[in-house]
Amino acid sequence: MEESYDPAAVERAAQQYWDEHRTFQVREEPGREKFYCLSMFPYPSGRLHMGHVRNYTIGDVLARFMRMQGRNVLQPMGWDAFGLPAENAAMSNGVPPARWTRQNIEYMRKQLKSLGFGIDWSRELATCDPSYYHWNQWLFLRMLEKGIAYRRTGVVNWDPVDQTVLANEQVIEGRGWRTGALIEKREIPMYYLNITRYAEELLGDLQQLPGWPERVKLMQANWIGRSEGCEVSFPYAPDTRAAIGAEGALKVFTTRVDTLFGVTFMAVAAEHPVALAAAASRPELSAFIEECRRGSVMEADVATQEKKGLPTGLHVLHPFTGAPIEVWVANYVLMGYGEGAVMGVPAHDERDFEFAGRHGLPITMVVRSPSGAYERIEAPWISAYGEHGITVDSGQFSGLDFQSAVDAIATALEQRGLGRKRVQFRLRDWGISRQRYWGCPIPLIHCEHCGEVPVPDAQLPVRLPEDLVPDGSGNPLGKSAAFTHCTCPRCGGPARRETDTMDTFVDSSWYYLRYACPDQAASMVDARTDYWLPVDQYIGGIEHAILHLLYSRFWTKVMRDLGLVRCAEPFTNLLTQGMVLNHIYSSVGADGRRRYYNPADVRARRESDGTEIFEAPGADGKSVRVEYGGLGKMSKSENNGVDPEGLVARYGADTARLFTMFASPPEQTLEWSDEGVQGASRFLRRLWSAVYEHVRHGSPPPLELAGLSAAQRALRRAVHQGLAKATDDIGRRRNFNTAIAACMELLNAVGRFQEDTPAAHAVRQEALEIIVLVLAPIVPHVCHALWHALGHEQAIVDERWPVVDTAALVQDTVELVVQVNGKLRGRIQVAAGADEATVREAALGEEPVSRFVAGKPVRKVIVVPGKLVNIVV
RNA sequence: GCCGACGUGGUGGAAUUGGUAGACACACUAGCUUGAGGGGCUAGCGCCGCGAGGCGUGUCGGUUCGAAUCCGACCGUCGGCACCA
Repeated sequence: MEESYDPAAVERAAQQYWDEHRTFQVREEPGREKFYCLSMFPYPSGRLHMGHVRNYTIGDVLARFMRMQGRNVLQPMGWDAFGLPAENAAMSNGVPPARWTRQNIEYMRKQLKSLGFGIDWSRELATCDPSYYHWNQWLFLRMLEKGIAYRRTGVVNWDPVDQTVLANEQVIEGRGWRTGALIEKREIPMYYLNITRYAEELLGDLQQLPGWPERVKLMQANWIGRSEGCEVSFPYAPDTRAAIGAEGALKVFTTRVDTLFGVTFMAVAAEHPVALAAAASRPELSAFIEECRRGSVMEADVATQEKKGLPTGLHVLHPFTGAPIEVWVANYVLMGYGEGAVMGVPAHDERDFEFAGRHGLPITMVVRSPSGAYERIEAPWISAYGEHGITVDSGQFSGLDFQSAVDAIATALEQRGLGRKRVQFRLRDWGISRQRYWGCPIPLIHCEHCGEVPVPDAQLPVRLPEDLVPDGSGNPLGKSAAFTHCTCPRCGGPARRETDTMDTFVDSSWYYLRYACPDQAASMVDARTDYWLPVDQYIGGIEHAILHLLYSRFWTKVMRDLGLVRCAEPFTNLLTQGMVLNHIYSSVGADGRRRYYNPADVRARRESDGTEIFEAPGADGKSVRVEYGGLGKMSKSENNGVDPEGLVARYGADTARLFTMFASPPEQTLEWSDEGVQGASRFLRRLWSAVYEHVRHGSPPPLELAGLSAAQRALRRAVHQGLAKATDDIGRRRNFNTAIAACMELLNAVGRFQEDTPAAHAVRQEALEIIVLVLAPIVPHVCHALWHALGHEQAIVDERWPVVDTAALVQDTVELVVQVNGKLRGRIQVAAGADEATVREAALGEEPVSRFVAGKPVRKVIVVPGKLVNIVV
């Protein structure tokens, strides 16, 4: 064994061993319990970032831990390889997205390997490979057959200069990011997946996921947004019938049909047919609709924008009183939600209240507060106005509580054919069409005679040409005759291929299934998924808590219904790791633009008056005063990233892994700290020299438990207590930081243990072995070396997790804390099994305690066995 | 705006079921090591107080013998909001 720790040499040797022995290649072993450990696959952006390191280290620790528990562990890796960044890179440097992506994959795979993750690389896949996206297309066609996939129009951001569709992130303050042009909403035909058909099941099955964080399940439940309410039709008044040119009714959905008699106006979305009909004769309305059309499609913008509206001059009739109600166009009503129209009840809905106040609309109170919180409705709004109560001034429905009113009104509406009870979901169908090049082609052909024709299975996959370079002006696929020109599979005539590609969420909705059988050329998945699925542990960022996870759950259920997989839920346990943060430093240059400085380049200095200032080398090499902007997610835009590669080069992979696991528990944010990294490195060096010092004295005799000294017994107790804690921390709690802290305490205890007899040597050997075994999943390379140094032939990766010796935990006496009136006043030592009377007497006799109790009657004594005594006086 | 989380020393964090607040580390201070480079070791380290002791987990209130933990209100920070992945 070398005297000093050389991470580079140690890591090279360990990685070489795992490679040569194909340590992490696994196959199905029907008799053996499996553990499928999956981390969210990365987008191949070019280089690994610390978020990846954190994510994959968590996965690797669990995978290696479960392997030591004897499980058949699958830990695969792949690439979420389609997406917008490849197109952006192509636009700025002219390299085709395919080449850029594949180069990035090569580089990042090397980086992943350098970190020593125990991955079965024989299963690697990339979603841009035709052998993968073939099955996106195949399943899309099955969905089309079952009516799960369908076509309708959808709203997109349209850049009129580039003649192209933009992603939300490409729209900055209403303008295109490249052109600066005002973005319009435009309706275009798109393909949708009918996820709402599964809404009830997606919601209900959340209860079958005890291994998911509550907050994620809650977010999903809110996203699905099941609400029970009532559909109500307001028949068109004659003016509306005339404007539209037909009979009909304005349909709304409401959860508060008990307030139906408080309706004083109706509000419809700008795109609603009634709005469009009214606009024909009203220029100011048509201008307003145009303004709404230019507005953002994002919910956050819609919810925060000023609530504006304009009357249409048209009316609908109240379903019971027949009174005319004016229809308004409002920018807070969205065509995509519900019916694109709402009934306005300003007395009992805050948003309607605000709208009515602004436009001078009447407010009619129709619910009385059961607690008497209000007598009439007046500004400002108080939340009691929106609470359930007893109906008033509601004709035959007056005097009813909420539920009775809803039931009675719904029944009456149904009798008149003007409404019914209905469940409404907030969840909308999943639009998967993207007007982009670097994605999976949608396998359809448009024929003048036959219309929309699916590509026959035998012609799949529809291959994406890989030599195109997007220039920002629309989808290059549309300009590629070689791609678009085809023959109609039905009539054989000339036809045009669909140029839209699929949302990349499609790619990531089933990759975890394909890992079970990546070499299967004849089908999407095969029986091997029955062995490996569901994923036992899924690990990824909290930012995917809703969309990716919901889409994957949906996709799995569709595949189950098609008989392709057996499981209904793909991920049994979910761990959502927090973001990696670092400090942000910036300065505003002479040109008025803000520049960001990497924290590694910033130096802190104290002015003579004690204020702290920060400086960094500027572009010209001269020192620039920079301001501190707090902590933020590591990002390119704020230049506060830490490059994992440099970290590994400087300290080794084990230090990088140890720091990311030690700095905070996995679900919380992780704050970067160079000093913390050095601390991690120092600990590994101390561990190394502790083992070095120990083995220098030769191999110890076998451990004899009889006749150990008190200090030896104390060390063994500490070791087995620490082992029990670390096992629970990793295996159940998934708190790696406290497991590492336990190991640090043990190493400190070993350092304090000074005995030098053969028996002491044996006890120390046991202690060091347990520390090394416990740390092996976290810092596998150094433990690989230390395990051999401790005299073992077998590689530590193939060892079993150590077992707690419960006999070592037994104590003769225990320390109890003594409180007087809940305040800590002393400590006592009592025999482990002492009865309450003994404990009580010992507590009252203890010096500082007796002083606080003296002269006062003892009212109560609470004894918590093994913990504390509280004397109440 | 809506939904979700978080808030504890100078710093990251620990306290797992309501029972010793601050484990473990970082930083800092002092000392040792004649190995002064990002080396090693020892000790100290919540705040106030000479001390006895008092105070202390974002703020205010409540429940309890006992609250960082439970309840209510408020303040602040962060994440998601459907075409970033």
